[in-house]
Amino acid sequence: MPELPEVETTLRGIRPHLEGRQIRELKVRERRLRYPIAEGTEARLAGQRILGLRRRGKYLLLDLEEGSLLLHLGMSGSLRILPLTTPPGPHDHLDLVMEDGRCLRLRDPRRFGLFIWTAAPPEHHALIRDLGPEPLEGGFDGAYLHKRARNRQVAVKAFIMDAKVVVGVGNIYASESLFLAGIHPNRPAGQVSESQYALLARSIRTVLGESIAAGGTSLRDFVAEDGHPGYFARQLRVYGHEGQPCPHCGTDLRREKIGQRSSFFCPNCQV
DNA sequence: CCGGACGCCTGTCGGC
DNA sequence: TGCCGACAGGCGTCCG
Repeated sequence: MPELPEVETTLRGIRPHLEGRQIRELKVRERRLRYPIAEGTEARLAGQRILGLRRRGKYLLLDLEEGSLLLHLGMSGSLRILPLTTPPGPHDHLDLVMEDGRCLRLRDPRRFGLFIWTAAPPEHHALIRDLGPEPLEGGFDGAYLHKRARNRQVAVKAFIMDAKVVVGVGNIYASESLFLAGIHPNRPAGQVSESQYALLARSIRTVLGESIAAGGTSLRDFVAEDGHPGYFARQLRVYGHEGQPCPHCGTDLRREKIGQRSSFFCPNCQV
């Protein structure tokens, strides 16, 4: 489900309810996420204050007085702020209960998400350590992408979805940004010019920024912290639009599998 | 190192 | 109506 804009939307929604506040307890109903929630996590969290919340790629990082929490929403996860009295529904796997009686509730039907407490700074964690640059911050531009793509044969779409190259670009926004940049998703990454990568880097920032402004994309599961959906789905230019006319030239949009993932593009505009 | 395939899960949808 | 396969927003791991 969530790519960078959905995680950013979630972060902005939950932050005011959690930052600076004290955790009363962690209630786990289902430990079996992508990695099982470690025994003893409850004891680690009880009574701790949440000092700050951050996003790194598609990960949410909660800095505590001792250690940090590392959360990922996988394909189908969402986080909501609810009164503890709200009965949990199916797949509501855990509640982080705050002193004010409200809780951060994780719902994740497919259980590809994760919830890990780590003693060390989270950027030292193996899942975070090797991540590439943030696309909305400095250090991400055409020169960087061009350099990383040298001698790479992999399709440019798979290349920009590689979190070691750049974080946060998932299957929706990869198709969308390649369309904006006029680059065919199947082009070998090493055969894209630096000026085209400059355009692609700009397109990635444009698309992610637009989606954050719309509160993310809700195709099925995604809801923000208060339960409302994101509205970027109606602004998608190609994703899910197989057989519909290209917004630029009118040619029928195509869908093709690239690296086992559906990819949407205009066979006329994208070369 | 690189590229590609697979598996982890549940839910939904379309075709027959 | 029921069944079955395909597919879904991610990503770590394994194999050649």
